[in-house]
Amino acid sequence: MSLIETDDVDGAESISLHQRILSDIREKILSGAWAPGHRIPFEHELTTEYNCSRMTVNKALSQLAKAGLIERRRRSGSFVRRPQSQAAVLELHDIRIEVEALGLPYRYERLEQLKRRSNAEDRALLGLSAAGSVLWVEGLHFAGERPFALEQRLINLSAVPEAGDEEFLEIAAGPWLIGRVPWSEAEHRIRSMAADEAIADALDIDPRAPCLVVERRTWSAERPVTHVRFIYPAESHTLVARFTPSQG
Amino acid sequence: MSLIETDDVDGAESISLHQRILSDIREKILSGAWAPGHRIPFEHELTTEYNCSRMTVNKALSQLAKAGLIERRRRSGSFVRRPQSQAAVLELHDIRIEVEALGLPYRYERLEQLKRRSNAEDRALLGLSAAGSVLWVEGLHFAGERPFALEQRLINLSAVPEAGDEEFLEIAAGPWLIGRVPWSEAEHRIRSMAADEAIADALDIDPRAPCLVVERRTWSAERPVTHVRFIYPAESHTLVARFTPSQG
DNA sequence: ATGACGATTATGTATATACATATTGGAACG
DNA sequence: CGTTCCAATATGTATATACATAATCGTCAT
Repeated sequence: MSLIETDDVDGAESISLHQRILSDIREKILSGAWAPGHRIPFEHELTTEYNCSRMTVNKALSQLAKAGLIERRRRSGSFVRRPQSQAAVLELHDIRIEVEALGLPYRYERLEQLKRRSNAEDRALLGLSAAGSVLWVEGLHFAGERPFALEQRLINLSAVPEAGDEEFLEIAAGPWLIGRVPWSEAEHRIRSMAADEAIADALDIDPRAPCLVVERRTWSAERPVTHVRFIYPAESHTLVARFTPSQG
Repeated sequence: MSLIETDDVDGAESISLHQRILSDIREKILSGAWAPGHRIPFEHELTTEYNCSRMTVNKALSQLAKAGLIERRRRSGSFVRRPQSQAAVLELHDIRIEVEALGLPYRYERLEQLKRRSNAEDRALLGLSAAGSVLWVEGLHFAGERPFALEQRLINLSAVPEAGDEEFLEIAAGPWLIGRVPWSEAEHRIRSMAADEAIADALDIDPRAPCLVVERRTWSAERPVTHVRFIYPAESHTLVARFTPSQG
């Protein structure tokens, strides 16, 4: 409300006008009232409809355009776009949080840790061009008494030398790295795999049982930081991704 | 540019000032120069640094805040946030596009189609409360001669009655639905599973071989539209998700 | 008919200004 | 010494205005 005349004295939640315009239009689009291709009112029309300045309307429309809901064309107006990219937001929680959300006690146990000069495979996984030291850590996440996930991690010690002095005995390297290294990019690969002998043994499942594998590579300012592979027994884990076209 | 004095006569790409401020600050954060917790300059300081009005600076900072890179506190200033939500953008392409990207000929073949009154399982999958007609379609996506994915789909005919008149013989229901129904929300579940007899037979793989299962539920304006399950043989498919903290 | 050109129009980006709001820090007071 | 309260301050949101830019439409001459 602030300094504009308060002639909209209705329900009057303290929502900014800008927010109201935004959600009004979004609602019209998502409900299908304004189908793809439909020309939405010109800025100056919305200006009179909402009794506000063009700047306010413009800000809302620009935001909708940036979110991909509408397309703006000079001299022609703004048009509803059809949702095209099948992109979903995938949340990859911290495993501890995930386990505790299930109401089970969480525990981490390190299996193996090794500092070594990077071999060709390490460099391929991390995306490194030159040789250098890496840290290899393998550990198990437990939910109660049952193994929940096996973690195999490679850390680029040229990027995070301090990690070389750590013993990841009871806390996983993930939480340690987050908060210490500002990461700028990550890539995930998700696939299905049959457990081999070693994995089946660690996770206490049958050999050849299906597993969900999530691999993540992380960069910080162009430099590879870590490559981690989480292996979940099929029964224990489902990834959930949700998507709403606009996240304004 | 425009009406401000053009004393920045350097390289002068036609990038708006607002964009420049935005990417400058983003760069400082992502490179680690400004670590999490760091207080970034006040708006009035940036105003003199970039020689522009507070509105311009404010717009850039608000955008960074909305993207989750910084946190703004009244009277205290703006601070670099530590990346916390492990959210990734997952692109789920159209299967045809995916196959053709591999350079293989794409083909779809319908296996089974059935119109029926929804049973309890159907309603659970679709998230329906009341009974009604549903359409069940099962089909196979081929890459060359090999089965690429098995599709099992349930369509809520109360939401999309026209689908009841379609025969999804050679085009999958997915592409047909998109463009016809404006969908407002979708949920994905990704998991690993061992193929049972029927699936192994359809996909021409060994029984008990691991598969990647992607399930998607779609809503249009609060109403469930469809539930689809894609089953990929483990070798044929990896989902890739990429994430950069800011998508300004 | 057709093509060039200028007027018109809608959006894009910036300005200066105004007032609201939340929070902090310190002064005044019990 | 602690508590209350006020002033200062940084951000939040809106205004009116100005000029730039791109695209379209109609006019006019060829």
